[in-house]
Amino acid sequence: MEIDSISGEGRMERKKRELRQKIINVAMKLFEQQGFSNTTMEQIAEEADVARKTLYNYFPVKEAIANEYVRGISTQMAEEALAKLQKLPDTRSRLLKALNNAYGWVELNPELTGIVLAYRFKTSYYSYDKNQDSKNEFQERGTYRIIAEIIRQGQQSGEIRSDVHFKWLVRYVDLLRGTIVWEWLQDTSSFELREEISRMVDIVLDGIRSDDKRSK
Amino acid sequence: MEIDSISGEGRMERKKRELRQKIINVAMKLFEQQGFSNTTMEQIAEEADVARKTLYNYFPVKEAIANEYVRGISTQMAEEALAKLQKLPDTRSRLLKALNNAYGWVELNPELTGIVLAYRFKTSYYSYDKNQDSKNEFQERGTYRIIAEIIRQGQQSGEIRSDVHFKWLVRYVDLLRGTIVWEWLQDTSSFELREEISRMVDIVLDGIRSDDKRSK
DNA sequence: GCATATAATTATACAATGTGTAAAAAAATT
DNA sequence: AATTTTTTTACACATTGTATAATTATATGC
Repeated sequence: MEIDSISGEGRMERKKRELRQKIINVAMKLFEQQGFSNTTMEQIAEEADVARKTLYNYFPVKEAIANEYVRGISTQMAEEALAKLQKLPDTRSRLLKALNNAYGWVELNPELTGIVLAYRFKTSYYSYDKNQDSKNEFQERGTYRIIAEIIRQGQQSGEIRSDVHFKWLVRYVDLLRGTIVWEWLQDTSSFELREEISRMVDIVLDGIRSDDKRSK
Repeated sequence: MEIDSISGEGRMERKKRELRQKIINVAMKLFEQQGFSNTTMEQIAEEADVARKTLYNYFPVKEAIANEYVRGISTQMAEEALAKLQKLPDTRSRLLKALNNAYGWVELNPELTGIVLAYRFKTSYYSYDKNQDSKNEFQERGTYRIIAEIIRQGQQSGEIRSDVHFKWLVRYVDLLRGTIVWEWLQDTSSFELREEISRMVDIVLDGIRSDDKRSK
């Protein structure tokens, strides 16, 4: 079955990948033109020239299309960012840099960000329906990947405590980041995004206890 | 309009409240008998003897019914718990006690817990559709209310840092708690719920930095 | 009490979602 | 070239959620 696993990929696999990409492109074009909620799966199928059912074979819900598109961008940005992060001196600066990095895009694409954030929470929280994504969603991609790398590095260097599995630490940071971004999207004038993120990083690093009450 | 705002409430308001409750009761009964996803809004409307549209006037989606039911229980438990918490000596013990408190119920009702958790994230994260709940959802009810009380108290006593708005602190704790519970629901054998919660409380209180690297 | 305004419920219709089934088409395997 | 496997498709279906306008129930002013 998996003959051309590395070199080529077989006509079938290639066609599937191409169609998948075509769907994403078509859908994103429609979303841009008419807005996300005004675009139906029917339209997307029509425009991509496949049966509606086929579209559903590729993406079980509309949000999944947007998600995959954003994930692509995010993964790409992550790779570029990772290299630069090595030069920074400590975990705090790396975290701040990494988290702040993505906001330019977020600010330009608030609606899409909202949709994708919502979808990710939904699938990661509501996977009584187990599609293959649900578990991998929070896996090592995009911002999650960067955070994971930073935490891992922090644990190796002894900067971050090692008595908690890094999986949890990463999840926490990613989740809190998501919450802040979302809150900000709701009302962009209510607070300064970067400021709040910075405060969050402080909390995660140092905890919420008053300094003067700290043991030692 | 609001004549009987305190004593009675007017026939109309009373009837609405009664019908609302009836719907919840009927729905919960059906959920128990046939499972959540096997129960349709049609059935619920039928059984409650109202038009489907009326049902939708009360609850825009099925999950909202389960949510309101759980919120009732949760609010009730919260009130009982709050009194006892005062006796505990510090924030850590109060947080642990409060968070651990609800798990008996969670363990007995994993499916419902999952549905409600998912719904809350969805509505709090995906409120491009603004129903009245979306903003109040995370307001002072249930576990959220307890956490808020504990944090508030901690800030007053100087135990918790006051340079961050308590709204965020509460949200963080509540969110992290939700995540852990969810993860645990996915595979109840993968870790000890109370242990992980305890670790999370430690992190929130003291941060993720290694003790030996801590300033001061 | 009666008339009138207000609000809730209803029947009806509709667009859209998401799924199941079985047949057709395409690709891979022998 | 014949086969097996996979994918796409057409079709049908139950369900969701919303919009509209008619009907009914409740509240309010007289």
